[in-house]
Amino acid sequence: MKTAKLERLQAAGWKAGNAEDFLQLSDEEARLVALRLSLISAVKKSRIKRKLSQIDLAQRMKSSQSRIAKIEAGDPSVSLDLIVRALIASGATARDIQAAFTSNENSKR
Amino acid sequence: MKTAKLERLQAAGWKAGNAEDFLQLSDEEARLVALRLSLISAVKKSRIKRKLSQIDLAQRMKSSQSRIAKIEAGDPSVSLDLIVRALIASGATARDIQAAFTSNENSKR
DNA sequence: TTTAAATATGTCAATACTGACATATACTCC
DNA sequence: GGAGTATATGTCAGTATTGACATATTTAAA
Repeated sequence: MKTAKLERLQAAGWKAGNAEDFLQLSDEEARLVALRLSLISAVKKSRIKRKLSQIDLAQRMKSSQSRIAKIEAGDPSVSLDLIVRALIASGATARDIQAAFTSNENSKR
Repeated sequence: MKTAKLERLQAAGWKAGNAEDFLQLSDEEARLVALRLSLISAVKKSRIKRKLSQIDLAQRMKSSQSRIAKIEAGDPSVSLDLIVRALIASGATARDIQAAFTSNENSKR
């Protein structure tokens, strides 16, 4: 996938703006990446807020601790599906999810 | 959730079986399915609004007409990632995406 | 009805994602 | 320091999702 490269760069500390310019991401790609970042952030926030360990969350959604770590690290091997499932399983409310979908850079335009 | 919606889901192969099976979905699963439905509906709405054929949209996102048809039919082989990419590629604004959430049963809770 | 465009359905080889596991590193406490 | 707990990283075989293709069905306009 094309966003894989960007996500690796971001994991290495790149900021979205820099990477976007450098890789000349299309607006669509940039929006998708921004959305992913927003959801990832929401997952971690929701998990911590409910005092769940990564193991706790993994058990809730029948995944594994390492997967949860990869979700939160923005690992490119993680799908949007898994991120959203984690968000739901973490106890995030519909309002939380909606906020994650609509906040941040993704809401430009 | 309404019966018509259930039937559409079943027709699309979501759960081999009857409505009871579907209704036994965990709350998390149900929320994920509801979210998918909202986004799918938004994709079609956005595509039509912008007068794009499925082929047009497919070309925009470098997918295929059959994939777009499967997205809009709620085919279980379609990932959330692809749905969201279609939504973005169709020209949906962040406001449109938000609308997909604010309306619909998904926003309960 | 006939024709053409749009949409739907089925299949499949290639690729992407998965949980599980091992293991490493980080963070609290004492 | 050490012991215990949480998080991070790497790997991989099994499974899910992909675009492409063929083809069927629906829709719309003459």
